[in-house]
Formats: sequence, structure tokens, C-alpha cells
Amino acid sequence: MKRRTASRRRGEELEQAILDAVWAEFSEVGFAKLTMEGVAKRAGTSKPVLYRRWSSRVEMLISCIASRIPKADAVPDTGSLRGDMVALLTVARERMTLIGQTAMLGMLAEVSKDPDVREVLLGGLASELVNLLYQVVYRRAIDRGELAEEHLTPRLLRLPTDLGRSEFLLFGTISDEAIDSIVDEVILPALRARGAAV
Amino acid sequence: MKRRTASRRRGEELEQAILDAVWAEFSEVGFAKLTMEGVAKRAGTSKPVLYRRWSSRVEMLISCIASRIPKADAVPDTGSLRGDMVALLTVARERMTLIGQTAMLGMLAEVSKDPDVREVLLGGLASELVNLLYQVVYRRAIDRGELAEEHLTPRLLRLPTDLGRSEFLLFGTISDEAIDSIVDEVILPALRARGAAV
DNA sequence: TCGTTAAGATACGGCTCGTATCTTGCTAGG
DNA sequence: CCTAGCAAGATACGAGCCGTATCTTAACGA
Repeated sequence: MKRRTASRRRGEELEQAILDAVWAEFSEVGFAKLTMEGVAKRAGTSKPVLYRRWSSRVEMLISCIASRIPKADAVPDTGSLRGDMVALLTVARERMTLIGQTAMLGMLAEVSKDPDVREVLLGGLASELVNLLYQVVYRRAIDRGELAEEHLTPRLLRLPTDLGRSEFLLFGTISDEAIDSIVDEVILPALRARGAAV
Repeated sequence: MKRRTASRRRGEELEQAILDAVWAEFSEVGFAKLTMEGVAKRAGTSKPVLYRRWSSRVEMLISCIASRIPKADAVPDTGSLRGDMVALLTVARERMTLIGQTAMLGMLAEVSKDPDVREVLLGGLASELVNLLYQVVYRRAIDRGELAEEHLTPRLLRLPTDLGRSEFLLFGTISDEAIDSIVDEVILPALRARGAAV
């Protein structure tokens, strides 16, 4: 545990060093074997320092991922709802792949009892995509005249992320063919059924 | 650990006593706190006896659930595909509720690395529902003339279970309203889009 | 300069893991 | 009926990790 240098890190510098260590440890040993002791050791610090910041490894990992995952704030404008939808699911795949199937399931499992933490996890990762869907993809489609606001329902707002997540949690990946079939066989028909011209 | 009686159980009798203990322990303390030691204690036996049969708590729990969960071999014939579909999702909800959200996520997480064990888990639980969907619900619809074989795709065969599981893994339950919206806003439109008269 | 804060080290009891060892009850083959 | 073998069951072990308490000391701020 003893660090080589005599200097003592604090605040932001320390925080970043820890999060780096979390990520390194996570990448190397995986979610199941990610331990507070391992992270402390790798970061050259000690467990109390970690517990002063996070009360569990899940919270710590969520912080780490939140600081590492690229913000999902843009989806290329492909000129059609279908194209945009494929692009959105591709973004979703990239984000989830960064975390990994096992870690995602593990985090969901550890978090499933605690609605507060669950909100943080889902709010930080999934809802960003939902917002993107609603405020970018669907809005563009409305502007294009493919869609009207009243065609949308809560279920249709969740559908793309639900199907993407479901696919990923089961198989650990989302193939291009899967994206196509999700869009062409499910999402677009569901929108058309409510009157959309997509 | 010492049992009261002098008798020594063996074979099937012992196996059942252990599985009973697993279920009791699981129901009482939940998945996260389910330990080999706890089960051994409750069953009045010892860890080596458990490890001779299962190599991990997940395998043990899967055995337990497989022996306890009712077989999904029937869905009431409601006279319409819509009604049957709602009934199927209701069956799915009951089965998943028996296991619980946290346990389901936990098992999936621990099993996600090992494709073999995953097959056992999903094959024993999910695919039973998929078969039911294909061999009962869809078949009836075909007989009624609501549907034709060529309207179905692999995606449409998975869609109902995917959406049900997704809902359950996120919320820990599936409300009646959720079932309705899944059926009416997603599944049926997707079938109609391929030509079905449902 | 000096008091406050937090880093970092260490140690603790506790739990669970997975395995090894040993005795002993049960059972099947003769 | 006897005996040999097998598995049940008890126990103990080192290991790892948990979460917390305690202590020293470096860094910072007023």
C-alpha cells in the first residue's frame, strides 16, 4: 500500500487517480472480481479513502463509468427516421459495449434493491439515450413530417432502448442484423400503426 | 451442523432436502445473501455434500428453481391471438415473479460468462415460453386464420418474451397496463405489418 | 503560523469461500 | 449374514474480502 513518492494527493487529483485505477482494475479483472482492496492497492491508497467517497463498489464503478463514457448528445442526421433510428441503436451499442454484458447485469443486480441508486445508474446511462431519441430523433422526424407528436406513447418512447438493452443483456452484443430487424420489424411498424408515415 | 437424528439421508431423499433448504434460504435471505454455508446449515448437512453436487451457488439455485417452477405447458385458449398473447405474458410474469428481479439479474450476471450454464438457465426458463408462443399461441392463431406461418420471423418469435423480460428486469414487475401496451402498441402492429389479420 | 482537514497506513473481527481430512453409517455383493 | 466400499457428515484450514476504527502526518487555508 505504501506509495513511492512522499507527496500526498488530494481532491480532484486523487479522485481522478482512483477512477483511473477503478477502470484499469475493471478492465483487467472484470466486474465480479473488482474489489475495494484491489482498487485501493492499484491506486496507491487505502480503503478508507475509497469509503469516504463511495459506500459500495457499485457506486464507485458508476462514478467511474460516468466519467469515462462519452456523452450521447448527438446522432447523425441521416435524412430519415429509419436511418436516425439505426444510428441511435448503434450509439447505444457502443455505450453498452464499453461497459460489457457481465458488468451491466451485475450492476443492475446489485442496484435492483435500491431505487435511488438505480435511478442514478439508469438516469445517467439509459435516459440519456431516451432523451436523444425524443429530443433529436423523433423531433427531426416530426419536422420532416414523418411523425406527429400524438403518434407517440410512453411505450414507443421506451421501445428502442428496451429492445437494444434486451438484445445486449442476452447476447453481449447487438449485431447489425439485429438492429435492422428491430427497426424494420418492430419499431417502424409500431409507429406506422399509430399513423406515422415512416 | 450436527443433525438431531442419527439417521443418514442419501440419494434422492437428501437431494430433495437440500433443494428445500435452498428454496427456504433463498426466500428468506434473498439471492445476494444466499450462501453455501447457510444452505448446508439449514439442510442439516455440510458444504462438501453440496460441492459434490454443484460447483457453485448459481448451479445449485438453478437446480432448485428448475425443480420448483411449474411447467409452462398451457395457455388458456381465449379465442383470439390478442387474448392468448395477454395470457402468455401473464404466465411469464408469474414465472419471473417466483424468481424475483434481483435473483434473475444476479443469475444472469454470474452466468453471462459461461455459455453452457447460460443455456441451461435460459433454455429451462425462457425457451419454454418461446415454445409455448410458437407451438400453442401462434399455432392457434394460424388455425384460426389470423396468421400464416410466413408472417413470422425469428425476431417476432422472440419479441413477446424479450419485452416481458425487459420490463421485469427493469421494474421487478409487469403491470397489466404494461402487458396491454406491449401487446396493442408493439406486438400486434408488428404482426399486422407482415400481413397478419390480428 | 497554526489549526483543521483529509490522506494514508495498519489492524481488527467477521463472513464466506473452496478444499482436505477423517470418521462412521449405509448399502450392495457375496 | 458378513464385509468391503462408498458417500454422508463433521471439522479444520488458508485465503480473500468486507466494512470500520485508530493513528500519524502531510497539505491546505485563514
